[in-house]
Amino acid sequence: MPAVTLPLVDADLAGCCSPAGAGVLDDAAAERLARVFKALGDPTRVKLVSLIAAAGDEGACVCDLVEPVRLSQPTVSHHLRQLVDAGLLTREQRGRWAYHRLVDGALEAVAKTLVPA
Amino acid sequence: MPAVTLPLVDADLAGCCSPAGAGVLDDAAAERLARVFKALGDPTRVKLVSLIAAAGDEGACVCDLVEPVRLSQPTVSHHLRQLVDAGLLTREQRGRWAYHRLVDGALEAVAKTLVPA
DNA sequence: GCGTCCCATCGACGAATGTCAATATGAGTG
DNA sequence: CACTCATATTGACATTCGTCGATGGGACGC
Repeated sequence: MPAVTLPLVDADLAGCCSPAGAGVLDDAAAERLARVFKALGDPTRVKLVSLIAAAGDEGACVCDLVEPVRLSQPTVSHHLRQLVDAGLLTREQRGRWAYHRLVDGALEAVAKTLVPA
Repeated sequence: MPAVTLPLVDADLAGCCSPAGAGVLDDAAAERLARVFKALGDPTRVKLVSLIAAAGDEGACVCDLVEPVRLSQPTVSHHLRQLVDAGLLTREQRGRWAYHRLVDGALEAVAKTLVPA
């Protein structure tokens, strides 16, 4: 597995039609959309996205995220993996730290998914 | 239970700060946001939202939604309830049919949640 | 090399979720 | 009233999910 990918959001999510707003939305598109929303469908992951967004271009290492979220390190790692798999985050290994950043335009792509115009 | 409510989206989601974009986002806000995203985190529900959005102001009754989704009627009813509880849909009983419509501005509020500006 | 630090993976556990068949409710029709 | 139709609720089931402790695996410092 490539570990640093953006499989859904950039691939089809932005390019296609306006899904939730109109135009019946075929099964494959619904599946892709739901996968991204499911990644955001957990309070811990929402908070992680928020924290990482606040970190900006420098990114945030896992060690900075464990304490604010108040969960074990394996659990945080697990959630981060889901967000990376959903195409919302990138993971970059720098030294012994793993820095996570928001994928450029990922959240905007999801937002465009909801409002047609 | 009031059955026709919009508990999350209009209440705090739109009024507050820009959550996922910046500003560390406290636990309660993360919880509210995640609940809406979780409601959209299933392909069937995404498709239901799409179908109902396409129906426009007239709304769509459950009988119109069972066939395109290819699931049993109780399952569709269950999914619709989740979407109503999340504040994305309204349910209005007209005659013996239950018509569902998009809550005005609900999807837009969720979108604004993702893109700060 | 050895030990330490940061992180990922594994295995397990209870809890939540999606689905259905069966049944209940409630509105319209005869 | 009985009967039908559209929908909601219940109870059950397998699957998925969130969480943890334990372990593994590189990267750095001694």
